[in-house]
Amino acid sequence: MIDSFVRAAALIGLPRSIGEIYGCLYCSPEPLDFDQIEARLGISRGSVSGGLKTLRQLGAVKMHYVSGSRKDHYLPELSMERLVRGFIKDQFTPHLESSAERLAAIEDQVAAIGDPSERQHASARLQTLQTWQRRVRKLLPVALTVLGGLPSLSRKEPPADII
Amino acid sequence: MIDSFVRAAALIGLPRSIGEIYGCLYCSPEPLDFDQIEARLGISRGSVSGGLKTLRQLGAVKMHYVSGSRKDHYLPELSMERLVRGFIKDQFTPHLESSAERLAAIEDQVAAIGDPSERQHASARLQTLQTWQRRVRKLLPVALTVLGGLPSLSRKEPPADII
DNA sequence: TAACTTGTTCAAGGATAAATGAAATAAATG
DNA sequence: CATTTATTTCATTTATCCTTGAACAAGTTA
Repeated sequence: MIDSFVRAAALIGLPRSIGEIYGCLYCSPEPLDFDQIEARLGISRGSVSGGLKTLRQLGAVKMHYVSGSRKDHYLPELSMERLVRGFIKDQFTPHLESSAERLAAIEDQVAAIGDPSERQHASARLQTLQTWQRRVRKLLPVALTVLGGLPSLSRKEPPADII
Repeated sequence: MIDSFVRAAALIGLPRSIGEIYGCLYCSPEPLDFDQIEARLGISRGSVSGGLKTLRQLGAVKMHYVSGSRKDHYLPELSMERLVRGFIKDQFTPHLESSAERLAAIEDQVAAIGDPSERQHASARLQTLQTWQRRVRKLLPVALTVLGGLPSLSRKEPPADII
């Protein structure tokens, strides 16, 4: 089962250790502390520390106070909506923003091209890129809705089993 | 501009050279051959060969016959829908399928757990995973529609201001 | 058939990212 | 405050993936 999370992590560009740690918490019936994670996975303290830091930042784990223990205990976030939202906010939006800046810079460069037909071609390609970016932006809220398991706003289709 | 494609490639887990090659073709007003790509980017023949192979497989470049030349010439695929479709088919669907197999295997293992409460917990977590997988499956056609720029089936605009 | 063109394959080298573990830091306890 | 405990930092090692370029195969020309 942990392997599933390691693969999922790899798919979205996160290191193996992060998939392992989240998977470990996901499988456990109880909150785990630092040392338990280290021991169960057999990975280094450094990896656990860094992995938990990233997972906290993503909102993929929650800290859980356990009375009688000084250690921090962790629970996995089980809401896919919150997981996806955290990932988009932390790993995706920054790319989109820097991409927008870059396209704006390119726009200026294109305007400065001397040869008219060359400029025209570059302009057309740039416009295509801008369209693509607009579509990606449009996709984010839709993806959040679908992955969050929320009812779609457009419920055109009737249930399939009506006769 | 090519840099944009290098970053986009990295974002979806493809090597730098592939982003460069596609970007090079995307920027060029004319189809380019093998040697032109190698010369303009200053990368090795091996990288160009492998990169073009992957891009062909993804459907991200099209071969274009140029009379009077023995060389293969390439044009970039400019339809985002086809680009996305190729990517999903080649890089995404395989993961989804193997994931489904893995979950099925886990289902058997969970059924074999002796302790009842432990089994119950594992079963609940497995179900959550299965729900997540179902949602990802559901997302694919939606993503294709949005990224492809096709008119949505729904009359209502989804809220564009999330995130 | 020899020489040349075009493109692919693959072993070796290189670059990059992740894991490690010891030392430093921070926090709680007696 | 000294001491024990908990966590982070960071230089180093390790692992992985990418790139390179020479050798190779297939097709073409003279």
